[in-house]
Amino acid sequence: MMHLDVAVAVPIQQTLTYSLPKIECHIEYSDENREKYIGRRALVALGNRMVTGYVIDVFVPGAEKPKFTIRPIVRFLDEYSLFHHDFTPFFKWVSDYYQYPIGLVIKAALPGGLAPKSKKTLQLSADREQINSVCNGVMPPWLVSLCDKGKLDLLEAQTAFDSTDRKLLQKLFDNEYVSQQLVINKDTVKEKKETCYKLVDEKFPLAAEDDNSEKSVERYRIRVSNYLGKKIKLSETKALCAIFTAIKKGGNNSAALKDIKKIYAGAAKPLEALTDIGIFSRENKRVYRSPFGEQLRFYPRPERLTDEQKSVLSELNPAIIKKEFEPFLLHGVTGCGKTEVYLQAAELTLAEGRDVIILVPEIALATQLEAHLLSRFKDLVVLLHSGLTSAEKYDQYFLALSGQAKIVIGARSAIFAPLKNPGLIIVDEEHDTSYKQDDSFRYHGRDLAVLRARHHKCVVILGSATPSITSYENAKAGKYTLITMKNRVGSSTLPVVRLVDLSKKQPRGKNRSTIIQEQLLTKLEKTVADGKQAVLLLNRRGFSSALLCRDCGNPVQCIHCNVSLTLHKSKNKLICHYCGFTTTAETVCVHCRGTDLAPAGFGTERVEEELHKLLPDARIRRIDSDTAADRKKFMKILGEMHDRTIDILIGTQMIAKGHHFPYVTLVGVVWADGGMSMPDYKAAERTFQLITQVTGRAGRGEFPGEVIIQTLRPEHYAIQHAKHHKYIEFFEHEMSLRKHPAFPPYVRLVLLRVQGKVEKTAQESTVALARFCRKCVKTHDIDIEVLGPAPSPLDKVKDNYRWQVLLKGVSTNKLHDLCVAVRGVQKDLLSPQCTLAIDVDPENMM
DNA sequence: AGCACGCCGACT
DNA sequence: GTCGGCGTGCTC
Repeated sequence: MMHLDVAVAVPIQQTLTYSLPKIECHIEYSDENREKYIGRRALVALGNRMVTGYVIDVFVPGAEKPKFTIRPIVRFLDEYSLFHHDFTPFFKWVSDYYQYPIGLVIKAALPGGLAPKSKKTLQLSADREQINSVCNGVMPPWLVSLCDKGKLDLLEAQTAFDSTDRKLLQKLFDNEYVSQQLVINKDTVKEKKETCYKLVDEKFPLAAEDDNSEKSVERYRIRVSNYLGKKIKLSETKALCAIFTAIKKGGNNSAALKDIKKIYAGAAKPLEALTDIGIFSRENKRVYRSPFGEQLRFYPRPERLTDEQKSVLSELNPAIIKKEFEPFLLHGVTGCGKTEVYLQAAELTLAEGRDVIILVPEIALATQLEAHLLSRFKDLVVLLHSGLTSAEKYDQYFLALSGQAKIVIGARSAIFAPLKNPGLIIVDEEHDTSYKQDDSFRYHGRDLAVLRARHHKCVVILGSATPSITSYENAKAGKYTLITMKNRVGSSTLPVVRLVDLSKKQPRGKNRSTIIQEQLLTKLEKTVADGKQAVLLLNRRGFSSALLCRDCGNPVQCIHCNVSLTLHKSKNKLICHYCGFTTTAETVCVHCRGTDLAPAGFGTERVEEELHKLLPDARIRRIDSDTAADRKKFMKILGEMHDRTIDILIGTQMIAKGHHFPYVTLVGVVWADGGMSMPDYKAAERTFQLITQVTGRAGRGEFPGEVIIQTLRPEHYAIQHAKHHKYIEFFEHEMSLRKHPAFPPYVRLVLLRVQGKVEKTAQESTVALARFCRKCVKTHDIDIEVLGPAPSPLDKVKDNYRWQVLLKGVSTNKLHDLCVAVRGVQKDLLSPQCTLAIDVDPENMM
């Protein structure tokens, strides 16, 4: 007898117990069986529907009778585990820490499209006449659709039902004209198989090398005919030539029919005939769809390492060999050659028989790190990130699961990569905010990397030129081993940084632009004239950040969110950057019906337009999440940048991350303090990081770089320290500010956010929530500070009113316990129309 | 989440 | 009275 502990893919906290399906119920418990079953997906009954569950434990039921009837699993959805059995403690910990249902944690960890569930469907079993007799000839739209297609998704139809619809459906049920069924949808991704032919007759004469002339083919035909003792057809000869060409190209003594057909389209039939007489064997081979479409650049192994790289590796290598948990913080200036350190550490890890996970920020994936890894490790590398199709993700996941791949590089979610035995986890640009997922399952990829490293007893390297304040503090406190790299590789030095004070009016007449000050403009002109390249950063997309009514002064707002709409001039649209709401730019003020609307503030699109006017001959391109949504386009622009067919690249922060353009000598920051007005304790940290990162893009080749930073607050410590490349000074200053009022790393934060369609209930629920938290803290004398209730800085998004309570505490455990308590009474505190999101270690407080 | 159960108002 | 509105609570 065996019972299974199943985490179902629905938002419930507990795991549920199921028994084996009837056909397998005789299977007895053994440790081997336990490991075999853990990690498999199962279709399970839940109430009166079916959902996907994940087996996370297997046990022999105790003598005590359970309080509920245990139902059997409907069926297993896989023959093998989708994650290793010793991975479950990790999932449990993550679920508990982030207060997120374990079934949904596992669902998020697996590639998408693998969580089928039942759907209620209506099935037609009568003809039109019978239906008409019931509804008296008047068919509502859903019934028309049901009659046309024979079946209908009930849940979809029901949303538009009124009482007459319900009565009609009941009547149809009663007459047995329509029946209800549970239909289980299938996985949306499947293994891809390809027909391949393999040469089995080893003595078979091979086709002539690279000679497809008629004469040669005819000679070969005679050779084969002699060998077989019978005359073969011309088509067979051609097919043979094609398959040998294909085999030569692909290697491995076999070739895919698809590839053979590319050479000779009529190959299928003759190959069948040749297979029948035993020359070839046919197999249905699994193929892995590859996301490495574009040919990436090849990076050869450098001939020698710098002294700094050598000394860093001499610290890392013993740790990798020791196979113990050891976290490192690698603080290295931009361009210091971290990549080579990563590669050689990975190499050693592989040599030690262990696997490697490398996390990179979401948008920086198209960088050289990917190309470097492929150059060095070829098909041992798989890629996992959101830009892949679901089929590609699925195949990459299975390459890692099967052990064929040893290195996974990917964004945040790659921390769940199913590698059996990681010996090294690298988090590149560890400070990057994209490591924190900002909706539903709010986990931090970097934090999980450290946790997973502990789980596998392995080395974790957090690398950055601008470590997060928290990580640096951890290093200082001795939790991480700090490694510093101070010098750039080769002759390049850190660029000179100049500040331009935007608050000072430039001399009149001389000024050609309000956005690009004269100093920056002349430098741009010179850079382009010299045949070098420039990068311009502005962390705001669109044309203007708002459209103001000249009559009443009000901005045009999103109808779903309490934010100004951004003008996108190229599309002639006003777009909400929070919900995507789009409307035409030819609109009127909702307050006074005024039509005189003026753009205020500026974004990358406006900079682009202005530059086109100022430098009409320069080749200017813009890159931001509008243009980079398409990965191909993004890659194309990066390629053009490398080929130097672009003079000036304008972009949001995504251009600041990880790219290496040797001909970029000028970097301009259009408005450096733009992010600092936000009510967010991390605003200064982000500004410092952004400026430092973008500064690092300049002068990476043999030419010295220069940076111009336009700012309204040139004296601000974040900008001053970034200007002088002083990380440690910035760190000290920032730490002193975070002490009072306390912010991380002095305390940990948990943000409780209540959302609801009705403003009043959202507010009242939050008030009740805060009251409960205060009461808890007081009666149990817990050292937690409760801030709020307060409306969120963005108090309305997607028609949801948002209120929040912020918890501050030194002890993770106590914060966690309070969260558990909150969740326990959530139903009593919140109005049912409101939802509560618990954000542990929030990165974004908006 | 999604579904059933159960308790109150406005209709035959 | 009852039909159907939605609040409440459970799912092995």
